[in-house]
Amino acid sequence: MRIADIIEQFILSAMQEDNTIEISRNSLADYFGCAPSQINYVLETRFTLDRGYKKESKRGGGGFIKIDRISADTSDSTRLIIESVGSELTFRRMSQILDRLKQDKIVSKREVNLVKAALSDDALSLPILSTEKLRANAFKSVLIELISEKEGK
Amino acid sequence: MRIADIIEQFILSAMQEDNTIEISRNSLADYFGCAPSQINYVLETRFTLDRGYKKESKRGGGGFIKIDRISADTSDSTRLIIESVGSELTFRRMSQILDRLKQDKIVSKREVNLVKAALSDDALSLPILSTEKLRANAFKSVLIELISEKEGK
DNA sequence: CTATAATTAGTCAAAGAAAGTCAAACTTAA
DNA sequence: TTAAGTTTGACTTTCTTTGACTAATTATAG
Repeated sequence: MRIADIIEQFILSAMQEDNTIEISRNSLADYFGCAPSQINYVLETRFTLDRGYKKESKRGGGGFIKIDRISADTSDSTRLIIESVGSELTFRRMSQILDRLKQDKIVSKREVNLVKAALSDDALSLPILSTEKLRANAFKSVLIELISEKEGK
Repeated sequence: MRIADIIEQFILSAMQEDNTIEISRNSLADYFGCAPSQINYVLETRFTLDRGYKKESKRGGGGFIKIDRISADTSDSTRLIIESVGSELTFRRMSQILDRLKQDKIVSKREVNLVKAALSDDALSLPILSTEKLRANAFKSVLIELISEKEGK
């Protein structure tokens, strides 16, 4: 049996209760007698966005890795939409999905506008060389939207 | 638990009343049994302009460190933030800015979480070849966040 | 008054404590 | 017999803690 699968199972059962877990990468690697980077491998291949996991981490003293997930038994429309998005998404199609979520009162008008601002063609314009540049661009788009909202367009 | 975080919490709760506090660096370091420069570290990393804090200090007998919280509540201050963002932005810094906007009631907690989800490192993970792929990834992150919100995380 | 001592806070670099990256080596399944 | 998936370890980056040294301000002795 692969160590990667064993670690995956361990994490899964540990977060079964409340869909969240905070681990220490080194301790976990130590516990399973593997390289610390093995933990990263498990996280990258098993606990992905596509599978409904959110990750967060911090280095240095008191560092950690935190994993959150949407509960496995959630079977509402939003979950279906994730699957339907696939690997590519035009702004037009995203807008349609957002508008529907708005109609269903799952998000507010303001929230729709913020997400549209963050993920517009302009905000995500490529080619961009780094994640930080991309984020700076997209975030400014969000801030401008906030000003617009406030000033009533 | 990090001593830096403990000191941060201490200061935060002490200045909760009227958004200001005056401390003695040495007394505080003494109280927490740490190096005085640890106080500077907390100030430099936690009480930054991005987070809405202004600092002032004086050395010598009767010296002090004064911290003031300044609120961002006009469109103008949002414009200033846009300028300060520059051409690159880490997730950590964006989170600080968003947390501040939240404190000043410019955005809701939900809106903060949606934008963080849309522009997280995972969401914008490069190398990605097209805007559509990028958007698909980022939007899934938003949808997962929506489900989490619904589940009352 | 002035020089010196005492009393603060500031700076910076080194050491320590985590997690992240990446490519080479190894395994396994098709 | 490859191609994809897995494992490992050397190296990097980030965050925290500490302490020696510096700078500014006030208090005091002469």
